[in-house]
Amino acid sequence: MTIRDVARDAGVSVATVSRVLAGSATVSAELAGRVRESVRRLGYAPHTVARSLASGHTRLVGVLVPNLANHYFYALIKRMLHDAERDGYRLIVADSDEDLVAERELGTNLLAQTDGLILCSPRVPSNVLRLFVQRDKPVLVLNRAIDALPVSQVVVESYPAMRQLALHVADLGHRRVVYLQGPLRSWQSKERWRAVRSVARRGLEVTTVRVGATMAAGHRTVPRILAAGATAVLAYNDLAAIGVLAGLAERGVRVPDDISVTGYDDIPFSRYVTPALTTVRSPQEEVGSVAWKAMEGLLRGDRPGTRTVLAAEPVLRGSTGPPR
Amino acid sequence: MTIRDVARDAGVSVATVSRVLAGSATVSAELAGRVRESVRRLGYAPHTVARSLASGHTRLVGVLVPNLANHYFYALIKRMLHDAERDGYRLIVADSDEDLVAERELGTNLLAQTDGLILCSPRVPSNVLRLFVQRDKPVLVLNRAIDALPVSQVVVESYPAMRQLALHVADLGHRRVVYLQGPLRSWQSKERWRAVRSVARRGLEVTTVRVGATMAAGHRTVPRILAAGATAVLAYNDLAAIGVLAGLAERGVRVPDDISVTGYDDIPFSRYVTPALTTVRSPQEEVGSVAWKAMEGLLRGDRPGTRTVLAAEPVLRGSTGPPR
DNA sequence: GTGAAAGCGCTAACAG
DNA sequence: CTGTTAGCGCTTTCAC
Repeated sequence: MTIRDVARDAGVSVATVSRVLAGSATVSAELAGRVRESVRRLGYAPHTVARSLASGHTRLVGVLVPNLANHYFYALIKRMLHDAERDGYRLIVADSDEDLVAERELGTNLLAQTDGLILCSPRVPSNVLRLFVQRDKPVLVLNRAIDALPVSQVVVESYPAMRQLALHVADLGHRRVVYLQGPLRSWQSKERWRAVRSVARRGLEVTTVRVGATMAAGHRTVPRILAAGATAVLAYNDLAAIGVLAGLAERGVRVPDDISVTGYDDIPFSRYVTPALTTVRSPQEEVGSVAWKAMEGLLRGDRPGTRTVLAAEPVLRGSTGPPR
Repeated sequence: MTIRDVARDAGVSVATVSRVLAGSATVSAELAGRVRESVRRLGYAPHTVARSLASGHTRLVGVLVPNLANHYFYALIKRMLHDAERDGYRLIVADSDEDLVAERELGTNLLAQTDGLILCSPRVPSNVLRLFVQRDKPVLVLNRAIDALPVSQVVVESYPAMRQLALHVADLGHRRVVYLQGPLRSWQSKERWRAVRSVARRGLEVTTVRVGATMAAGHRTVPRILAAGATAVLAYNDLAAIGVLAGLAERGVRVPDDISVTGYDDIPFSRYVTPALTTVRSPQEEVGSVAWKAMEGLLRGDRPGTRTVLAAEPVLRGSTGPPR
């Protein structure tokens, strides 16, 4: 069942069928009707691959995330998936597992078989990003600010919100705090650390502990937090913070009475842990929707290089309070 | 940059280049070497779409999930993504949002543009599944047992584990319990309910409350749980159970002292909530790996219709205890 | 073992 | 407005 069968059935040429299917206005109402009728009756569906080869585009967009185990990306992906679907695009998701080599390979391959690429919090150096951009297909970078390259970006500004959060903790009266620092290669992670440092200069005594992006990693830091004699823990993300919460509860340390805990991201779980987690709400859905809109624009020929900045804001819940 | 450029550069025909790239043994070592050298020097990469059109397969497999917001699917997707990647396949993930019409449409479209389709816990009636199967491409169904169709399946047997869990609660001494029942269309959900019912006949007085697959939905059921005067709540999944845990904590109801709570799935959060959730460990990673293996077999021509059954098992943690 | 050539199913000039 | 036709880049017979 090809376009020729439809053409024969409707008594027109394949070009006409193609035009009707493409919604071209340059077809008489009568022929268009006949074609549509044949399409319906024969149950014809265009062959995506053939269409792609002839037209030069796949209506496929790649999405590369550094780690699919992180819940943060699901809200993002879910939103982009639906918006893309609405515009007739399909997404191919790949996960680099925080591996720079994999990120580079996957990005290259993905770009080769799609019309565009959305890089979520890419970790690769900017010269690798340049490689992607040079392929002359739409590339969109999420949550990383890049000045050296004319690549479109959607970023959530985490510095102000993280700073506010740290100031809030300082205002509550905390002096000795532990900061659980995330991946060094992540721009977001650097920004959050920069914000905490800026407050450290204003009277907060900060001990830094490196932590991975998992609850287990957060959980493992608890002994060090306790050893540091801190009255508050600021985690660079919610996952780590929730791990800490669990570890503290197991040891009978009360939150926030004995120690305050904060996270970052406001993943859905954060409001359902006990006590509910004070964190920063990062507008994941909005990032997803803005990101797809930007990608869709690029696909239609918009000039690349724009940067959209979204704001995050602290969400104060039960896991923070004044020190004893 | 096409295969012709490589052919010209290496001084061979395009057919030879194609053969070398396909790893065909019927090429002399010398020509093969020259071709590989040219490929390397020119930085040639085959055009995926053209290859697909000529060969008739895309090396793309569709994955349809009922709801990407449900954490249950994360580990599953991540695992399938990596295993598929290793075998040179790419996955196109789509989310039907629990909508039967969308599920049908997405399944049809996905199947049209891929080599095969993996349906995760499909909700559509089996006559729709038959439609998919009739397309004569590999179809794999996860977590739903279908007897009427020769379609390959990978299912986790939830009845025995859920029954054990319910018996455990009964053995602890609970008599009045609330069961939070999930989507009626989900086979897994039906199996779990069947298991609880089977124990109800043995002295458990069960009140059923319908609940959605979210923490918020679980949270909302708390007043009804309290009103029912139950000493234990069995939720059909962890998300709902965690919502309940949060709701109980807010009201100062102690778990498990005042009321016991159980979930199902053992999503990563379950061991990090306080108290840690008693649940059933469903081997999501294993499902993912077995599922991809099955799909890969089907793609290579294995006969469809096999059913792989995996076992789940109760995980007893802090959220259950004897009634007061 | 190697090459020539015929498609795969569709789009998009181009001509009428 | 409609039809003819030449590709899109690759795979795969089919001869040699």
